[in-house]
Amino acid sequence: MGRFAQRGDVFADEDVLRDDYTPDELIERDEEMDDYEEALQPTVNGAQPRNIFVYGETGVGKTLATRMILDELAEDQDHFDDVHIEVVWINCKDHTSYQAAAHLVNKLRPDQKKKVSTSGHPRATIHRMLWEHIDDLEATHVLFVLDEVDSLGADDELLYQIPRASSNEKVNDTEVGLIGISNNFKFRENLSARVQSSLCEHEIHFKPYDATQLRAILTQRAEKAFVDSVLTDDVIPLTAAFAGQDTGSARHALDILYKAGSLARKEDSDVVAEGHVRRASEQVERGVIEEELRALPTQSHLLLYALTILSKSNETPARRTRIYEVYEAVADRIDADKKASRTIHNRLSQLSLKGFLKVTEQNEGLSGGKHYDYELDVKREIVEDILLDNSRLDEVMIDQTLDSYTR
DNA sequence: ACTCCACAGGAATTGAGGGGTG
DNA sequence: CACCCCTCAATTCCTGTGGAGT
Repeated sequence: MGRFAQRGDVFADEDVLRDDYTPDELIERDEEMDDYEEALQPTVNGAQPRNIFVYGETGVGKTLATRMILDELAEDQDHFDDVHIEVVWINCKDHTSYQAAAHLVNKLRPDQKKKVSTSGHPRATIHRMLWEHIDDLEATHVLFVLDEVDSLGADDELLYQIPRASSNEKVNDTEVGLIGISNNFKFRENLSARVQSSLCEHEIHFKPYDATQLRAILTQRAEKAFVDSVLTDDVIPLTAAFAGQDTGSARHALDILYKAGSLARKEDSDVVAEGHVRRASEQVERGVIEEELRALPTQSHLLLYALTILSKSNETPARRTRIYEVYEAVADRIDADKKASRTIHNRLSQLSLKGFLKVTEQNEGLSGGKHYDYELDVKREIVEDILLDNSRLDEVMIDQTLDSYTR
C-alpha cells in the first residue's frame, strides 16, 4: 500500500476556495460596483478619465470588483463609437515607484526579449519608454491599474506623472487614467499634495464584509467547492461569524472554510462539521502569525529572542535600553552583526506596528523620563518555535537563562 | 512654573549591492 | 572598462516631549 490513495472527498473542486479563483458573479458589492460604474462613465463617453482611488481592507473584493468591471468594460466597448480603451494592470507589491514604471513598460512590450531591466536606467528614460508605448497602442484611452499602490511608499513620482501624461504632451491623442487600489487608506496622507488632488478625483470605499454578507459569499463558493450536503448546517454561519468578527475579509473566511474541509478530509470524515471549523479558525490565525514571524529578517529574530529572554525572567515590559543590552549579549553569543541602538529602535517600532509587540508609553518624569515599554504580544511558544528552526539560535541557547547573557 | 530625564523619532548621509550604456 | 543610476539598511546627529520632582 502506498501513501497515497484516491478516496471519497468532501471537496468537489477545492480550487473554488482559492484566492485567485474568479467567481462568475460578485455578490454583496452592488453599491461599490455602482460607484465604479459612475466613476468610469466619463471614460466611456470619451472624455478625460477620472482618476480613481479604491481603498478598503484586504479581502473585501477590491481587486475582484476592479477586474470584473474592467472585463465588462472591455466587452461593452465593442459597441462604442470612437472610443478604444486599453487597460494595463500591474501589482505594485514589492515594487518601488521606479520598478512599477519599468513593469508597466514591460507589460506593453509583448516581445519577451525586449523587456527592460527594472533597475539601472535613469528614471526619465523609463518614463519616456512608457509614453512611447502608450502612443503605439493607438488607443483613445489607457487606464493604468495599480493594485496595492500603497507599497510604492512615499515616492509618488509615477503617480504624479501618469495623470499628467496627456496634458504635458508626453503622449499624443491618448487620454490616460489611473486606478489605484490600496489596502491602506492612510496611504493617501503620505502623498504629496500635488498627487493627492489628482489621484483621488473619485474615491471608492470598500467596507469590510459583515457576517451576513460573508455567509452569502461562502454559500456561493461552497456550492461548487464541496460535494453536495457534506457541510453540516452550522459550518457556514460559524465560519462567517469567525471571519466577520476578526477581519471582515472574504479571503479569511474562505481560508477557514478550506482548512475545515481539509481537516475533514484528513480525518476521512464524511461531513465537515462545527468542530472542524473551530480548529480551522485557530490554525488559520496561528498560521498567519507564524508566516509573518518567519519572514522577518535575522536581526528582528534576535530582537524577539531578547524579548523572550526578558519575558522568561519576568523583566517585561522592558524599555529600549534594557532590551538593547540583552540584544547585544545575544548577538555576541551567536556572533551575529551587532546593529546600532537607533537601528534596533527602528526594528522595535516595526515589530510593534506588525502587532508582535505591545507598547505602552511611560513617563516617569525626573526619575525615568519619557519612554516606551515593550513586551511580546504573541504567545512566547510560537516565537520560540520560529526562532528554533529559522536561525542560529538553537535549542541550547533558547534554554539559557537571562543570567548567562548579562554577565 | 520650571527643570530635566530618557528617551522617540525625523533628517541627512553613507555605503554596499542590484544593474545599466557606450 | 569607466561612469552612471536606483535601492535600502544602517548610522549619525539632532530636536521634541510630557510629567515627576523641585
